[in-house]
Amino acid sequence: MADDFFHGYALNAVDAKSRLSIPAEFRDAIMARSGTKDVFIGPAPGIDCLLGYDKSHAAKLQARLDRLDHDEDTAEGAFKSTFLFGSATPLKIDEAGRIVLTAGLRDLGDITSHVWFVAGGNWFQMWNPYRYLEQTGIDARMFRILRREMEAKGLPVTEAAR
Amino acid sequence: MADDFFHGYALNAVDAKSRLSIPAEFRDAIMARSGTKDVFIGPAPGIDCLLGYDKSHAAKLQARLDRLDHDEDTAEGAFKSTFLFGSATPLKIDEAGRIVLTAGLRDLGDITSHVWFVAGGNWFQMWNPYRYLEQTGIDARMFRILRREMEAKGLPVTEAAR
DNA sequence: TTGAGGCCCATGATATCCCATGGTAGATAC
DNA sequence: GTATCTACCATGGGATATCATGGGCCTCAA
Repeated sequence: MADDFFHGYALNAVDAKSRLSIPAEFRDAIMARSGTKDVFIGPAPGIDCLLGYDKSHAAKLQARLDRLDHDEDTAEGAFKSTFLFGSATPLKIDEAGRIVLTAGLRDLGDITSHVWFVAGGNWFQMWNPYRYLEQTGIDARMFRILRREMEAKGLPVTEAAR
Repeated sequence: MADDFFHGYALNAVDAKSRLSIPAEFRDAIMARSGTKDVFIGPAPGIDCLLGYDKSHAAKLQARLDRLDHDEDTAEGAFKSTFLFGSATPLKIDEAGRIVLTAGLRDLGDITSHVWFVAGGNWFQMWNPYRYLEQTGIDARMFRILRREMEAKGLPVTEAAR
């Protein structure tokens, strides 16, 4: 902890109001990295999950878009912008450490009752745990860890990938 | 929130008096970016929707047009300028967070009963939702989000692009 | 007088805030 | 080493504020 990177994992529940606890370690990292309690959640290009990051990483994405700004009056450039800004959402972490997922984010990430958080250094992924178990190319140890977490929370593990 | 960009999306209704709520998050962004409650709405060059922006972005458009000034004595350049500025309209957001669309803007954007707002960072688009569904070059995930919004508001979705 | 636009208020739905609770891990004492 | 304490964390529920939207009235112009 306290080294300004996202580390670790967690399996947290989404309640009836779409509220979701951000893992405490991730919250600490967000504060340390950005000085804010804001978290950005958006699509993960080419991967079937959501991507979470703090303001400092968002600024990098935005800078990349500003370089495309001269294209903004082409339809293609505009749609790129609307996808990034339209589907990514800045959310504020409340006093209890939770965010409220929008319906659009739940749809984007195929989020149902639980979210599987996996750290990636400068960002973290948010998965529907069952989608994660369907992925190939993931270290078998991560599968075992997730399956243990799922069992601990009473989530049926439908005998997925070994 | 609170990062001075337009983020997210919304599907809002136009009432019998042509009144339209600007999404609360967009209003906040307009205030944060420009310090005013004015919103500029005009044509989106090359795209079949309206473009909304605040005063600070209007200044950028003006500067970009100034750079094209040497074209002003060609018919093409002059028409482009008059189109961009002649048909763009500054509107004031009222206490309830609404604007009143002019007949010209409704015509320009083919706006009927609902407006689909999509953020693009420094600006946002305003679509007739059915026109949006007809566009190509939009990420399929945005289609899904809009279609869910339309269903939630009881708008018939005429089995458009998957 | 009639119609359009501006202003104010009403309302239902939704999101936001605040406090409560049980569980867990780490610390402390024995 | 084991039992107890304590602090924090994830989660739930109820109260409250905000939002999108509809409707009425007043004014001004034709």
